[in-house]
Amino acid sequence: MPRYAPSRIEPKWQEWWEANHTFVSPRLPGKKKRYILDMFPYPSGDGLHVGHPEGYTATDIVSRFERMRGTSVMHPMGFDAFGLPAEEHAIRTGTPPAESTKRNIDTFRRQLKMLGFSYDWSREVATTDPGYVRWTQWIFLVLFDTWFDTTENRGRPISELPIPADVAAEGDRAVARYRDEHRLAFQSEAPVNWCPALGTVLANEEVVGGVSERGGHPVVRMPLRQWMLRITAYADRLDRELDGLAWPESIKKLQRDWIGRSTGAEVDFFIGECHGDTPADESFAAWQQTRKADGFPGKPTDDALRVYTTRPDTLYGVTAMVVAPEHPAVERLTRPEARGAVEAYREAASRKSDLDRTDLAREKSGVFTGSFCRHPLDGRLVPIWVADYVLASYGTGAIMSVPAHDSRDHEFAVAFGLGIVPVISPADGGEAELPFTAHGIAVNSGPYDGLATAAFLERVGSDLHSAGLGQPAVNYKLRDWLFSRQRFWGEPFPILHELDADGRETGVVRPVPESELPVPLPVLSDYKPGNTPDPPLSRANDDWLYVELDGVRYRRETNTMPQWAGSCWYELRFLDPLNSERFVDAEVERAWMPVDLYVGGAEHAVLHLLYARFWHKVLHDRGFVSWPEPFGQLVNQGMILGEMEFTGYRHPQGGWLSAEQTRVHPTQPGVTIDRETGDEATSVRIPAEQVEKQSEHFVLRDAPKIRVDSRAYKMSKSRGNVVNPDKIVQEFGADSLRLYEMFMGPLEATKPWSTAGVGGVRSFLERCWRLVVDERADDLALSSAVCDDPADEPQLRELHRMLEKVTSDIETLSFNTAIAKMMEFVNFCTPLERRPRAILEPFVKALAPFAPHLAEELWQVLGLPAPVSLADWPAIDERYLRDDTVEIPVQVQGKLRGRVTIDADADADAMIAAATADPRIAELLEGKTIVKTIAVPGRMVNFVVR
RNA sequence: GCCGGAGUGGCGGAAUGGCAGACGCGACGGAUUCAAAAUCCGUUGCCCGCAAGGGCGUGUGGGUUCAAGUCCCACCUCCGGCACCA
Repeated sequence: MPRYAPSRIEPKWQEWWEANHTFVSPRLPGKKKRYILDMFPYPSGDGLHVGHPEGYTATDIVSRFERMRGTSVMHPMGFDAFGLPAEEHAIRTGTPPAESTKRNIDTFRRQLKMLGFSYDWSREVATTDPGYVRWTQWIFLVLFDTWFDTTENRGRPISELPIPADVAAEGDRAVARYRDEHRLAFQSEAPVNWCPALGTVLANEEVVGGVSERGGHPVVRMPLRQWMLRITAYADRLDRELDGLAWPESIKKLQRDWIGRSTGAEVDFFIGECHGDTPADESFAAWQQTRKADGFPGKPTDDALRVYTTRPDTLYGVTAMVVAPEHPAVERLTRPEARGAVEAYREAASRKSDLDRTDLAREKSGVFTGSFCRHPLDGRLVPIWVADYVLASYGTGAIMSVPAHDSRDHEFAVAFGLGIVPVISPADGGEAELPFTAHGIAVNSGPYDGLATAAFLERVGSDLHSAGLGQPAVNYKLRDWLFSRQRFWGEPFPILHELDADGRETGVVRPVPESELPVPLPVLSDYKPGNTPDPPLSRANDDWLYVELDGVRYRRETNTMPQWAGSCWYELRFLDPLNSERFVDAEVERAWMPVDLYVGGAEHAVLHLLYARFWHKVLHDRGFVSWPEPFGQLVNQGMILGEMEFTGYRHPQGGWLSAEQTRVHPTQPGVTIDRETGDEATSVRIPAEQVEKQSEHFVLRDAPKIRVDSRAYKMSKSRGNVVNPDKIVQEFGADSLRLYEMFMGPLEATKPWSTAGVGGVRSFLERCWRLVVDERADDLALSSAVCDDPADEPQLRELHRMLEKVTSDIETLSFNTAIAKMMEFVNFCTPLERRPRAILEPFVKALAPFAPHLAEELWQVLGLPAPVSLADWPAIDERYLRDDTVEIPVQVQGKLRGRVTIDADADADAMIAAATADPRIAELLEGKTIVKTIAVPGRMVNFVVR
């Protein structure tokens, strides 16, 4: 009984493809190439999730389709294998991370192969492979060897960095220090996000609302020597060069917002000698003279407080200056009588974690320094305050406070009783409610009164510039990338710290020679991070830790790189994974890059995708890659939620609580309470057959007054709604899983899982099977209905319409409608008692990218030579796409009143004639005046009557 | 609070401004069967009607148009992201 048996067919063809190297890509592409890439997974211990195959199936369909069209396809897969879970597992169990990682990769590889993806497995890489780490470290050294030339707006070799004469005069050490300060990879002592629970420092991107993104542990700020990558140098290009990319606009916007480019002006406020004194009139006048003569200095001078503002048109509304607690001028600006309060405030601010700063942010805090500065335009005295709502790390670390036109400044002014002076009135002449942050017309602004905001900005910009008081400035929210981690399971930095005779670091660093890469991870007995930010690698034995080179002793860098490092360039390594001379061969890189289609989750919108673009641009500037951007087209697949659930609520005193009488607990998100009493309700999952829909809501069948919630939830272990792909493959087969995931809805949409739906596509595949195979025969045999008759006209029409739809839908990634069209085709063929090969064979080809195992098997049963996976994509004959006659709707007053059949190419007059000839329409038009007739050829007729 | 995205049958979803609900799930009916499973065929937005037919329908309220799920304005709900960046 040869029923459709995926468990027999699928392994058979997977082995065949592997044995015949069906999907191996050539070193160089032919005439047309497509590089189709999935975001490679982190191989977690849980194995593949049903979310993974969604994007992977989409790219697999496109890859298989393109191969059948004769395109050279690059479609690799690998593993982003460094990461915290493996290390945490190691800490708990003592298993070296390398071992558990290998095991997890083996599981992932088995699961991916089980789904029949057409990856070129000979190109597999894991970011943890020594052969891969070597080049990650090498690229780090490229960053270390690069400085950013702001005039040319590109990275250049450090050897080309111009050395100022005064630095050169100080000698080699000074020159080395100067270079170190300008490298794209540099060390910094800035405060960092230290997470005691994870025992590591985190990047800004990994801290969400003051707690770690992973695990939600508290994060505190402390100063530490860290490696930083100067991504800010590329902020402008990372922003601008998004323009040419075929990415979703929403992702581009997320990146733009993250980069946060803003334009405005830097303005200097005179503080004089300022040891807390008020600058005198005559010294202010002298300062103004000097500035007018010498212009605006590039670096702020000690006699001025420099602010950054996007609204220099509100300059006359300034009522205070506010500087960040960490601002270097605070010391000088604080008058003796305020010193105690200011010191205390700064001390408190330095100990506040980000969590405290954001949580307490609702209430503005700050202290007055006791000193004043001079307003650059009208010379008025302006008090200087310290407040932590001003960030030291943005702009100049100081702002001019304009309470009337900035909501934060407004809150601050209200809290401390500072003046509020409106200088912009609404353009419509109405009364402004303060703070009024929109554009408008200037008032109380001296010579600028009456100017519209845009004109004001232009005028005041040039006035400030010619007076030497200000200059246009651009700022970015983006911060430099904190690139070191105090963890074990990451790439070691290929950096050596020079030691003096006493074994102390001299501050001089040198790269590990290229010939000695990769720097391997040391063998440790214990992976636990310490209580201090001292990295685990510092506990390595001396053989690893200390190195002698050219007669000098060095200690290795003991920080490791973050998980993002490996994924910053893997798209390049796939092209040439075994190259031991270069990270990727130049010819190969030029031929295959950029990635033509990149599919993955939207959660990587600002992290991975920004970092990878940054590395790519550096490699491009240094001449190692030929394109400035790695990923041409990007598509985000949507999330797959668990099955739909109905949830009812039980009252603590017993009985049901209707859903609209509940709400979520204000502080505990998982808890539902009685809206009135606040009592905690118990959530109960209700089987679908016990509910019914009543107008807008679902209610209990037995108690229709009680509403229940209906929705699908994110899959999670705790909710117990995780679907395991292994089980689905076992029960339905890989082709069914692939097809179902594509049939659920649009690729980009979030959609709920339904196991019943998998059964639906499975029965479609069974219908495909019976179209070709004789299920009643004892052995695998062709159905007797399959014949060599020529296909008739209706059959060819059905076939070519299906082919046309499937082809265009794959091109637009609309797989759900492509599958629906194939289902229609099979429904058309099933009743045929004689089924011509002429329509079956092209159908099997069209099915092949979607359900490749079944297609191969059917191809073989049809007696055709394997593999159908590389057969020519069927040609579409336009002749069969057009109808001779069409049925069109006839409307009267825009309402459908009948249908008539007309020639497909009938003109408007012929259509109207046919429509009026229809007895029903004629009846409706009887006695009415036709005011207007609309006839759209081939589409419809509409009569407007009176 | 700000920025995105989405609201269409019992469910997932389809629809270049031109026949709303393709396709699938579920449900119902029929054929086949001793019976069941499987399979095949059919019906299935809601309301009125024996029927022919009619009315109402794409979150809500307005608008543009001969014609709106689709375009415009206002609002509601849900999902996702950001959150003192001057």
